[in-house]
Amino acid sequence: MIVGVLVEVTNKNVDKIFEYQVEEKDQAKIKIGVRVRVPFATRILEGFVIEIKQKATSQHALKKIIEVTSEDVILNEELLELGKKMQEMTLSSLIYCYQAMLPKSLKAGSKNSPSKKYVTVFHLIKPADDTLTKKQQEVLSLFQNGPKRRDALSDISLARLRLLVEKGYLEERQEEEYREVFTVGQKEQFALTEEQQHAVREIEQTDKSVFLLHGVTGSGKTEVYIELIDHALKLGKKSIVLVPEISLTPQMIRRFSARFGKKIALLHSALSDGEKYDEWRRIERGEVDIVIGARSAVFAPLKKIAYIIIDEEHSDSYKQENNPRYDAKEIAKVRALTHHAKVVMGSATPTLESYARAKKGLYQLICLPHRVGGGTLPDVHIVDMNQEMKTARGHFSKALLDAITATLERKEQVILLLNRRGYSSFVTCKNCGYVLKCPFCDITLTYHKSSHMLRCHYCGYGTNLPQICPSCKQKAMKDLGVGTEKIEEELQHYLPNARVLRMDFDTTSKKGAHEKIISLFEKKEADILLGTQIVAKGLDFPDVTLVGVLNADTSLNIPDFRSSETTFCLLSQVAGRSGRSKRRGEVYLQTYNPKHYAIVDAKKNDYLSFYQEEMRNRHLMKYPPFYYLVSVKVLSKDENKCFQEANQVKKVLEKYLKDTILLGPSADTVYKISNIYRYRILLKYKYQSNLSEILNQLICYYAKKGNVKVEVDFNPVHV
DNA sequence: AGCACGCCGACT
DNA sequence: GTCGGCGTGCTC
Repeated sequence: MIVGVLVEVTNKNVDKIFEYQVEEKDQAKIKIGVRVRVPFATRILEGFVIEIKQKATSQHALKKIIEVTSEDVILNEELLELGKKMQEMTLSSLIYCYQAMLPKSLKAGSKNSPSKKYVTVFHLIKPADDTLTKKQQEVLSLFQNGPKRRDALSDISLARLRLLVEKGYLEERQEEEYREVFTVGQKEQFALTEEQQHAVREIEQTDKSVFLLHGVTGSGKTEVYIELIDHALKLGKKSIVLVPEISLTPQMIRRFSARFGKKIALLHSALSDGEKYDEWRRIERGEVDIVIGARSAVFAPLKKIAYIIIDEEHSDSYKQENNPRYDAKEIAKVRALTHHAKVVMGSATPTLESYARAKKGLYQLICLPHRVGGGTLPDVHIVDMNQEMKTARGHFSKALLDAITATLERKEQVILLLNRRGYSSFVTCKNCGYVLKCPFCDITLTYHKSSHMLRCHYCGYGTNLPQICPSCKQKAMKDLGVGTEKIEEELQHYLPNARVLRMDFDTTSKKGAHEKIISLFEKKEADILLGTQIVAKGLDFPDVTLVGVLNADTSLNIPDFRSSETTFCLLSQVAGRSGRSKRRGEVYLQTYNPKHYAIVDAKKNDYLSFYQEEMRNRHLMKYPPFYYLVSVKVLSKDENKCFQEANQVKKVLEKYLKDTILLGPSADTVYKISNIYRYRILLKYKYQSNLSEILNQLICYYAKKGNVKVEVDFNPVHV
C-alpha cells in the first residue's frame, strides 16, 4: 500500500504530495485524512494522508511511514477537496489551507491533543408500557427529552437503571464528554411578520444559490434565518451561521439556543482550545444541527448542509488577513455548491460588491424595509462642527450636550461613539477641516512623522506637510489624536452627575470584561455608554433613546478607497441603536463634513442613494466592484533589496499582465514591521487569465531565495 | 521550513 | 593548514 502524504512544512517548495510505503501492521489504520509520522530528508515530520493507492507515481525510492498518529479521520473528503480550491483561490500552501480549517489542537505541532473524557449515558430505546412497575415507568419518563447522563440521575440507583437496560428499555453507552460552552436560553414565542414570511418563502422557493437579504436595522433578519434553518432541520438538513466575532454576544446565542436547544455548536475565539476541540468533535460526529461561529466556522465539518448564513455580510472580519487569506463568503459559495445548499447574506448596509451582484441578478435580492413591531427609525441630526466651534465645549457641541442632559433627565440612556478609525495618521486643518488628498488616487495622504512628509501609499506620491491650509489659508494644519479617556474626562466635567461606562480596547481586553460592561449598562447602572466602534454592533438596549457620534467623519479619512462605505455602515449601525422600543430615538452626528454623501445618506437612512453615489466614484477611480484588486507585497530585512526586488516584481508583472493596471511599488501603510521592510504593488483588473499562474511563480521563486518574500492578497479588505 | 553540502576569509 | 561564513538545493 502506498499513501500520498502532505507534510506539515509550510513552504511553497514542499507544498506537494510525497509518497510513502505502508507496512502491513499500519494498513488497517490508514484512511484518507488520518495523520501520520514520516521520515523526511534528515528529519521526522507529521503529515496528512491525502491519497491511498497501490502503485507509486514517483520514481523515487519510497520510505516507510513510521506510525499513524491519530486514527480518527481529521479531514473528510469534502474538506480535502475544499482545501485544494482554497489553495487556488489564495495561492497559499495547501498545508496552510488545511490547518486553517482545523481547531488549533488538531494541528500538527500541538502534540498534546486534548484528552478525551468519557461519561456514562443512558438512552431510551423502547417506550414504557404497563408490564413495568410504577417506579420503572417513572424512571423512563425522565427520558422524554432525550438521553441522560448517569450523573444527572444520581437519585436513581445504578441497579435500577441496569435492570431497565436488561429488559430492553434503556441502553447504556460510554460517550465522549464535552465541555459545556453555553446554557440554553428561555423559549420565546415569536410570530413572523408578513414581510419576514415572504422573505422565507422567496428564499425557499427561488432556485438560486446566493441570496442577499437587505434589511434595515431592527427588521428581524435573525428570525428569518431561524425560520429557514428550522424548516431545513425538519428535512434532516443542517446549517452554518457565520457572524462577526464581535456580535457573538450572549444576547444572540440565547436566541438561537432558545429555539434549537443543545443541538448547536459554537465556535468563537473566547473558547479555550479544549472547548474548540470539543465543539469540533461534536460537529464531526454528527451530533450537532447548527454551527454558529466567526469566520473559520465556515469549515465546520457538517454533512448535508442546507444553509450557510452570513450575517452582517459587510463586516470585514470575513476576510482572513493572514495566510491563507481566504474570504469566508467565497468559501461558503464553494461549499454551498457541493452541498446544493443556499448562501444567505444579510446586512442593513451590504457591501457594494454584493449589492452590485444582486442587481446584476447573480444573487437574489430580498428586502426587509420595515422595522418589526412598527418601531420607527430615529431622528438623525447632523451637527456642523464648523459652525459649532465657538460654542462647543471640548469635543461636545452645545446641541449634543443639551440632548444628553435632556435624555438623562428623562432617566433614559445614551450611547456615545468616538470614531477612532484611522486616527492621527492623517492631517487635517483645525480651522476648516480640510484634509489633504493624493491628486492621483483620491485617497487621504498619510502623515509620516519621521520625515514630516505626506505620502500616498497607493501610488507613492509624496509632498511636504504644508504650513498653511490650501483651502482656508490659515496656519492650522494639525494631526489629530483623541482617546476615550479624554472624552470621559470632559463628560465628568460638563455632566458631573452622569454615570459613564467606558468601553474600548483597554477596558475590554480581559476575558468577560465586554459582557460585564454590557450587563451593567443593561441593568441601568450607568447612564452613558462611551466607546469606540465596539458600541455600534448589534446591541439592543431598550432604554437607549440618544446616540451621539462625536466625530462622524474621521473614518472618512482612512487612506482606503472604502472609507466612505465604512463610514456609512458605521453611522447607519449606530443610528440603529437608538429608539429600539416604543420611544422615539434621536441621533446626533457631529462632523466637519456635513455635506458628505456618506453622512447625509446615513442621516436619511438611504442606502440606495449612497450606493449610487459611491458606485459612481468607484467607477471613476477604477475600484471594486468595477475592477478586481490584488495586493502584492514584497518584504525584506534589507531596505534596498526590498525596493529593488519590488521594482523587479513590477517589471515581471508589466511584462506578463497586459490588461492589468499596476500601481506602485510604494511603501506599505506600515513601512517596517519588526525590522522587515515592505513595499506594495496594487493590481487592478477586470479579467486576467494568467494572473494566478504568474503570481504563483513569483511566490515560488522568492520562496527559494529566502531573503525576500512575496505575499499576495486577492480582494484585500484594507488597502 | 530545516538541514546538508560546498566553496572562500581570519584564526589556533 | 583548518573553522565557519551563509548561498544553493533537496526533501518521497
